[in-house]
Amino acid sequence: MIVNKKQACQEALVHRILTLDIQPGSTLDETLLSEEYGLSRTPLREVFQKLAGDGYLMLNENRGTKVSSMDLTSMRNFFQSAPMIYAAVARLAAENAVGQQIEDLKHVQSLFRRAGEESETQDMAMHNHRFHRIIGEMAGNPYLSPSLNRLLIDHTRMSQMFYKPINSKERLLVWEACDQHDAMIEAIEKKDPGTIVNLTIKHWELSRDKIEKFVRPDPLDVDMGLQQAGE
Amino acid sequence: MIVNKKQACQEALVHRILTLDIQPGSTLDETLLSEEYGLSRTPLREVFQKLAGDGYLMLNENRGTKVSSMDLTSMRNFFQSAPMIYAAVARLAAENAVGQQIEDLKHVQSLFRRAGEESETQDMAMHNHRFHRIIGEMAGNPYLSPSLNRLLIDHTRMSQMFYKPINSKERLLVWEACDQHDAMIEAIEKKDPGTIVNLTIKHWELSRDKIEKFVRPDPLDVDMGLQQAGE
DNA sequence: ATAATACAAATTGTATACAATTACAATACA
DNA sequence: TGTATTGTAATTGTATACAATTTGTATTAT
Repeated sequence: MIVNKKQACQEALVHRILTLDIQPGSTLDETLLSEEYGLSRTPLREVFQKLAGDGYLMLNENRGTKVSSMDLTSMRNFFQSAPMIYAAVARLAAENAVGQQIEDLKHVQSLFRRAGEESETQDMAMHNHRFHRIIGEMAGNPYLSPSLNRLLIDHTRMSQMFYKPINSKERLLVWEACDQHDAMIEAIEKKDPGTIVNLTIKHWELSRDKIEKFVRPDPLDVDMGLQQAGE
Repeated sequence: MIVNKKQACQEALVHRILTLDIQPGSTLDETLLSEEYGLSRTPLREVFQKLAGDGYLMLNENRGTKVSSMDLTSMRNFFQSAPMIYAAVARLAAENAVGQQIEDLKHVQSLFRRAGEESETQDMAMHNHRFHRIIGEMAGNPYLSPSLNRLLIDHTRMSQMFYKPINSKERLLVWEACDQHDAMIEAIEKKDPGTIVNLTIKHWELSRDKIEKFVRPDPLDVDMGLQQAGE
């Protein structure tokens, strides 16, 4: 079996970045990684350039390569542009999707559902990522896809955080998201742009609320610390 | 004076691509260009990777790098997504622009107007390109800017074609576009998102009509070829 | 004459040595 | 004690030699 070491390295890095195995903002060591993936520095640097172009990494002249950070500004920009891009891409996907792509989407969705059933949160996030990238491919618009893909990078990295602790209440939300995926597939098959845009907005709002809930959880009872003293 | 050869090479290539000096779809010769810009192939290839990431070039494994093509599909996708992205970016620009950026924008606009007065069509296209990129920078949304910048690449390349032959009727359209730029600057200074979105749509429609007119010119008189024979 | 094959040339990809730059630590100085 | 300064180590950038792949051409067989 012939494998392309360079491509394997690239995919491995993408996976490690999306799963937060390599944290946002952390520096990548050329020498270390080139040894780890059995490449010399030249092709590894080309991988870096490619991943930087896709928005995974940031190259800083003479001072190394960092994983794209996720600070407050990024989050604000993310929430500002995600719904518009997601909706636009979904509409185009419904208009332009071809058979093979729909098959791929169904397959990834089945993997996503299974990961949900088995509470494999990391797999869930990755299959979800792939699901939405396929929708991007269906849209087939090279002017929009770079924006979509950048949004998905950060969306997936965020979801790694909030998928983790699943209580029974939150578990219901997972099934809801999963069912939305199914409905989206159906709308794409029927080439129904109106429906998929609505579904996409709902899907976005579900995810957004989940993120918001994670960032701003229910506050602790203000009396908590006072009970003993006050009682 | 210290110059960064690599960066100079990159900027030169961008300029040559945007001005159609290197045509869409044409292949780039690594050896030739590395000699031309006094670099070895390694850093030149890194420039290629960067420009490919920005949408100027396409890298094909083991079969060279080509300038991004502009075929019928690209055009369709372009017209489909440009208004949405332009409008969204303009709105964010009005909301987020800072003083220095507004100064830069005014300066580029003065260069654009002068180029128009002197009918330097190539300069016009390039200053116009810079004008709209600055608006992209003002928006400061890293999720949208890659889409905007890709649109601008192809928009500028198209405008190289249709700016060229300026008759007195078309000249008026140039002044109209120029005045729209001024109005846009004003709206940005006033932080007036509503106005700039409207202006941007109008500006887009003007440009779109111009492209359409170029692609589908007034047809020749159908009797032209028959006059002699029929008379 | 056409198609298939083999060989040569050109092009692209990778490894490695070397140069340039930055980061860090030790020392000198205020 | 705190701040410059210098030298050294580590990291990043570039050139070049070499390997792999593709492209073009000539030769052979059908």
